[in-house]
Amino acid sequence: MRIGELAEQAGTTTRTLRHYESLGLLPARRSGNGYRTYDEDDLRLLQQIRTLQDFGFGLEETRPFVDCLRAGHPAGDACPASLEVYRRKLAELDEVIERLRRVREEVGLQLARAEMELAADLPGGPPPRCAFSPPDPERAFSPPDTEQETSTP
Amino acid sequence: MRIGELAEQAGTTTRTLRHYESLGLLPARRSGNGYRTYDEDDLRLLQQIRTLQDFGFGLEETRPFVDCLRAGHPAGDACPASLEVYRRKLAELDEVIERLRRVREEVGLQLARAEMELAADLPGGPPPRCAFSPPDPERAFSPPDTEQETSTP
DNA sequence: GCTGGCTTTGACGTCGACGTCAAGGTCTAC
DNA sequence: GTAGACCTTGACGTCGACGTCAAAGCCAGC
Repeated sequence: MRIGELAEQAGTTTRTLRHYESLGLLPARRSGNGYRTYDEDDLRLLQQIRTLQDFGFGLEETRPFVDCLRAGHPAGDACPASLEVYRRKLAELDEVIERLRRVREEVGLQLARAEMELAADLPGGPPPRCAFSPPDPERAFSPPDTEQETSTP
Repeated sequence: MRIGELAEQAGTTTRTLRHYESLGLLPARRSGNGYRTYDEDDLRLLQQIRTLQDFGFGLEETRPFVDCLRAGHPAGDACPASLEVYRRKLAELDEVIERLRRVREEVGLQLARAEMELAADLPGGPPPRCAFSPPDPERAFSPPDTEQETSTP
């Protein structure tokens, strides 16, 4: 099977396959005319890579899985090195998710507060009495001026 | 206040401030010698940008907030455009978090399965009888060969 | 006047996973 | 024998938010 067919079968592009090969991730045999040649094993390697990519794994993180398959194991995660990647990724995911959860909460709070302050300012007075300190005029921004400083005159 | 001092006050770098200026996000006045000059308002603008950055906002997404402050409002989110950005970011966060949650679950399942299969293979037979189809020898990978294809002979 | 610390602009580098274009070789079908 | 569909390598572009380096200007203190 040539590069175009493999790309199509895996739902990717030839450029991607050449990129993988340049990283040594998916080396190809060559037929007489110099064309890259792949077989079903390569398709499985590629599918392993793509699956992990969909999970957000970096290409380097897929390497242990690919090596594992190439070593003759029936699955890419049948090797300890792959399991380690799984575990690190899980920890990473937990961290990221927790961070995003906190950000989401904070942004939600900010939105709610800003919406209420806006609603209180627009109609001509705060209709639903809330425990907000109204915008302090002292802290208001001065509009941009054209003042030309001449350093220390 | 010059660029170095502002950077220090905001806990960032001069390069960052010049970058913001190149985007028109934080323009600076100039003193007689050509040095950039900032005031307390600029510091607040910068703090607004940095806060949103910490939340994962892109620089372009901070622009409505900065414009809002520069328009004289007491807060960067006192304008409808800023609220829109909040809302879009919230929706985006929800999507991302949900996607990551699903990935986390899937990776966790894969890890558990792979760990059990590995444990079942190593000690010399599956000790705790589980409902797994054992690795199929037929689907095992053939080790890399050095076969030289000569295309279609 | 000179050293050292600030500043200026300009421009290229980084990271990741490719996209895109160019110039050319190979093969099949008509 | 030639169009068209495939393939090759090489190299630059993309996106974002800066980092890093170079060459030079400005200023305070000694």
